[in-house]
Amino acid sequence: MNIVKVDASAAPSAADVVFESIRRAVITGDLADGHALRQEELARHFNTSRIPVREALTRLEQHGLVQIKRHHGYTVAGLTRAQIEEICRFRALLEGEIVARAVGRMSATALVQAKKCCEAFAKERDPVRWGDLNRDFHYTLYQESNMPYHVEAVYNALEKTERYLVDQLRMAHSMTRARAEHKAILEACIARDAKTAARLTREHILGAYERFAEYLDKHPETSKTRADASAAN
Amino acid sequence: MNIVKVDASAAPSAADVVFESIRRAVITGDLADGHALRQEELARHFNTSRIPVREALTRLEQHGLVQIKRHHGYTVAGLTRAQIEEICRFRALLEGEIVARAVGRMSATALVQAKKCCEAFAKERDPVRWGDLNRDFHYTLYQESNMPYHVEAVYNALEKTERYLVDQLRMAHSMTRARAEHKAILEACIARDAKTAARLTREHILGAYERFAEYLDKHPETSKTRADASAAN
DNA sequence: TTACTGTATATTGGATCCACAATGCAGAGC
DNA sequence: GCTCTGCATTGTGGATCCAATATACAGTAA
Repeated sequence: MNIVKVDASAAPSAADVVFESIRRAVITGDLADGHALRQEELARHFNTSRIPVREALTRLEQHGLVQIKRHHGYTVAGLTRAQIEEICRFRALLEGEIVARAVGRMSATALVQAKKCCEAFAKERDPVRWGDLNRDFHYTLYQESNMPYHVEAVYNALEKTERYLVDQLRMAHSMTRARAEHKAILEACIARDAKTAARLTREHILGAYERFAEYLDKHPETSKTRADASAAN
Repeated sequence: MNIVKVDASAAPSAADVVFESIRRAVITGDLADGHALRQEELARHFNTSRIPVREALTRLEQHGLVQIKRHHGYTVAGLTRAQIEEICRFRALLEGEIVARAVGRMSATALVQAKKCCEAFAKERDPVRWGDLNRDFHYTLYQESNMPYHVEAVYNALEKTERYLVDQLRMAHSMTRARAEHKAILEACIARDAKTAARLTREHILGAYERFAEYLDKHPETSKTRADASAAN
C-alpha cells in the first residue's frame, strides 16, 4: 500500500489530551499552586464531559501534581521548600547513577545530539523554553543508559520541581553557570569519564537547588510560589 | 465531648476501596500477570457501578500495576526479568541512602519496634505473610529518615516486584538467610553505624534478586509468573 | 474449499443524570 | 446584636445511558 502507515489505536483519548494539557500548565507554573480545578469548568474548556476530566485529574493526583480533598475537589499541589530540597537530593542520587552507567554505552549519535541540545540551551534567550531544553539535554545523555525505570522516576521528580527551579535561572550569572556545567558534563561523557560525569551531574542539580534556596532567602516576597510556606492544613 | 473523634471526611470512597482491593490482589500475586480486568465484572464484584472501578484502574495504571490497551481494557502488568533486576537496583540505591540517613536519627522506640518486626518476621511460618512482615521491618527503620519522597519511591518500586521475590523466600535456606540479614542490619542501626547499615541493606536487596534469578535459571518451568517471558505484544 | 463481507455480541470510552456533601446566607429566637 | 437553624446553591461522587470499537462467526461468492 502507498498510504502512510499509522497506528490508529494509538490515537490519544480525550482523557489523554486533558491530562497532558493540565500537566503542562502545572509544571510550567501557568496554573499557580493551590489553584482550584473545577471539573465542570475544565469540561467546558476542553469541550468534553466531566468523565475524561476526572480521569485526567486522578492521573495527575497519582503523579503528585494535584491534590484532592473529598467533596472539595482538586487543587494544584504546591511543594514546600523542604520537599523541593528532598526531591533535588533524590534526583542527584539517581541522575548521578544513571549518567555513570550511561557514559560507557553512549553512541556517537547520542553524543552529537547531546551537543546540539547543549548548544540550543546555551543560545536560547526565552526563559519559558529553558525548562524543556534543559530536560532535553539531560535525557539525551540518559537515553542509552538502559535504565528506563530510573529515568522515569527522575522524570516524575523533575516535573514536580521544574517550575520552582527555572525561576532561579533568571538570576544574574545562573544561566551562564548552567551553560558551563552542561558543557563540563558533556565533556566528561565524551571523555568516557563516568565518575566525573556523575559528580558533575550531582553538583549541577544540588547547586541549582542551593541557588534557588539562596534566592528565596534573599527575596522571599518575590516568590510567586508557596515553596516556603509551611504545610497549610 | 465524650464521643470518640474521627474524621468522617477521611472515609474511603468507593474508588478507594476498589483500588486498595485490586492493588493488594496484584502485589500478592492473587491476580496473575496478564489477567484481564473486566470493568463490568469488577463493578458487580464490588457492588458499585463502573465509574469507581475505572478510577481505581486508572490509578493502578499510573502505579504501573496494570496496563491498558485502548478499547481492549486493563490487564495485570507483568514484569520481565530485566525489569525486576532494574527495580532491585533502584531499591538498593535508595534504601541504602535512606538507612544511612535514618541511622543517626533513629529513636529508641523505633529501634524497639524494629526489633519486634524483625522477630515477627523470623517467627512467621506462613509464606503469604512474609511480604508484609518484611516490609514492616524495613519501613520501621525508614520512618524517621525524614525522606518521605524517597520512601514513597521505594514503596512503589517494591510493590511491583514483591510477588516475584517472595516466592524466592520459600527456597531452602533463603528464609534463614533473610532472618540473619535483617538481624545484621538491625544491629548496625543500633550501633549507629550508617555505612554498614547501608551496605548490608544494599546486599540484602541485591542478594534477594540474585537468589531469585538463580532459582529462575534452575527451574524456569515452575515460574508461575511471566518474569522471564520476553515482551509479549 | 477459501477468502471476503456483513452482522451479532461484548466491552470500552464518553455523556448525561442523580444523590449527597459543603458552603453561604437569610431569618427566627434569644 | 448574636447565635442557631433551615434553605438555596454549588460541586463532587457515583449510576445509568449511549456511542464507538473489537472480536467472533455465519453466510456468500469465487
